[in-house]
Amino acid sequence: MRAEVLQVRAFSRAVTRRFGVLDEQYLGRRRPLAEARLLFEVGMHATAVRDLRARLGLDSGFLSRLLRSLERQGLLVTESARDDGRIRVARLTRAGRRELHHLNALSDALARSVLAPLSPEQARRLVAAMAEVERLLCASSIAIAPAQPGDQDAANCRRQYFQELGSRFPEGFRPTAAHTLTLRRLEPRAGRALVARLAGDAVGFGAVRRIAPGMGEIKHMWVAPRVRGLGVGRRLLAELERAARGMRVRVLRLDTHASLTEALGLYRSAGYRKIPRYNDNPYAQHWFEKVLVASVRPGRG
Amino acid sequence: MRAEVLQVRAFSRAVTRRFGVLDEQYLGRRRPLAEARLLFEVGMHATAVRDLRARLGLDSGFLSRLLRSLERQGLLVTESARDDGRIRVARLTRAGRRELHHLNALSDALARSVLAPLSPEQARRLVAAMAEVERLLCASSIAIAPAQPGDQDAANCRRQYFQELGSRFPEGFRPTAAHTLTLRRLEPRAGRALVARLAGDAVGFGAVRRIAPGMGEIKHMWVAPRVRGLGVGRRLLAELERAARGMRVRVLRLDTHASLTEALGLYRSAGYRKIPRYNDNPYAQHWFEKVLVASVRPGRG
DNA sequence: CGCATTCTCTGACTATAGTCAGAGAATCGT
DNA sequence: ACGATTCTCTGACTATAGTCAGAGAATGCG
Repeated sequence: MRAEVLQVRAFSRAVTRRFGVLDEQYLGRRRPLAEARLLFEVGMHATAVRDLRARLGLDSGFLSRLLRSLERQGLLVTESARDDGRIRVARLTRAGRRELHHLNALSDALARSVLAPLSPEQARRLVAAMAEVERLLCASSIAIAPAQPGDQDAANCRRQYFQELGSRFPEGFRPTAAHTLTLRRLEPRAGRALVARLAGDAVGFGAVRRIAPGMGEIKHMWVAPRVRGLGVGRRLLAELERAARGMRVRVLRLDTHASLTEALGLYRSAGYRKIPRYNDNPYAQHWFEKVLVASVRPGRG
Repeated sequence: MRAEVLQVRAFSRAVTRRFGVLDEQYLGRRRPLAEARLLFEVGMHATAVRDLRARLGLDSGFLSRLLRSLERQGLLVTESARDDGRIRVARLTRAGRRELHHLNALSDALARSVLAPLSPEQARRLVAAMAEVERLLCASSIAIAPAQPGDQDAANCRRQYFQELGSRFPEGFRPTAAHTLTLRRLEPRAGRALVARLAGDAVGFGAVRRIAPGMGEIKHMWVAPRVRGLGVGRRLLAELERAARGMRVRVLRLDTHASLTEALGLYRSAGYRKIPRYNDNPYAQHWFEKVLVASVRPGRG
């Protein structure tokens, strides 16, 4: 563990030094770095100011000033959104798009300057290692937390989940009230809903509810396609089990459709055993159960 | 190439975001980041202010102010160097060392927070990929440039080279004037000396000199132990060949000792062929030659 | 309708990270 | 010995990156 921690630190130092310095040299030469980043973030299509604020994590006053500055330079314009007059939308002008292209070219040059001194074989290996680091840092940035009641993102995850069921079940899918959980129905002590977030975006969802004394049920496990294969499902499931234990649940059940092969694999490898049908869900072909035991390993996230 | 460049850019964005934000959250909470970095850089033993300036790349006025600030906080003291009264040396006080330990602990926590959400297998792979990226970024940061006449670092490289020969040759080594190049002897048009630098430190050296019309000789190729295996020797050699071509040299020769196995391997794989003894160097057992042809690939360094 | 909330903006302020010119002390080179 | 150079420091200045409070317009909700 110690050696791993030291490697992470050495990596962080090496990379932020190299790229931080280059960023300033390449991108920040002509204008403040914050303005350059904002140009990147607005990008080619109109973007709401509130989204910019969320994505860049900036103070609203500061962002507003940056927008005014770019506006004065003729690089972008802002206008009110059609459907909501409070929201302002920023859009690059022709000159702004040209400037963005220029920044992109600089950014490419920066990347090339990193690859250039290397042999083709070294460059290939560097790129592969970078992809791996990026993928795993993404996995590590995903935080799992309880869904707040009335959480729009959580509701949105459920919607995407249902849509996906509809497209994957050969027979189609139409959610029935009986098998659909609302967050409200879980409150206050009937269950728990968790949301996985990546940089503010909800990228995973899962819920557990009590269905009998000492017995719980996992519902609506879903992971956004773009973060599949990063272990988010496994982490969500582990956290739901932790929550279930906290609710004095000893046995967890769940049902699933035969076409959801990744889910079937996850449940099996997480220790769930097939049991006979225990409910009347018309879309389920498999039913699982796991007896929870006191966990040795503490929760991780 | 395009895909590789995009991967490098995506990586840079992901990593600087993740670690930049964390750095500020963890290390910069109690004091300006520049001060924290300075504490790290001074470290456990006394360090000359000029070295701090070089390593951190700071303006002398700014650094001086940072030092005064840390001095006021009782974290370090500065005093004049014994052998040179102009040079000031900074050293952490007891309180400064405590603070450094604290910063180290925070830095460790930061690293752990990256690893914590991952499965053991994912963590293992992340650390391995980080090590690879760090290694190759280090390789890519090494710049090869002509040695300025009177360059202390270049002279120092030659000294280390001789020391290493002394420790590796079974018969020992004592440089003879006849086979030792000084930079001055290469000036102005008799040859060229190149230095490889990593963040200001000289980590490699090599020279080429004209020994007959159309004929050159590679001398004093040396790569610092800490950057071996990164392809620096190969790059140095390629650049020396480029320089030789620029000097209208068509045939390059070199001699080497039987115990320098890496060098022998490098010369062979770079297209050098064994030839009979062409000089009276008492320490040489192998002589090589390469006929230079117009290079298809442009220089890369 | 009217009150609470959301969203953006402005003004006033602060902290951080420098840059630049020049002074003063020490040392180097000849 | 002495002029050039090196090294550090101070004072004065600027740019960047914010923070915070509050105003004003638009919308949501009962």
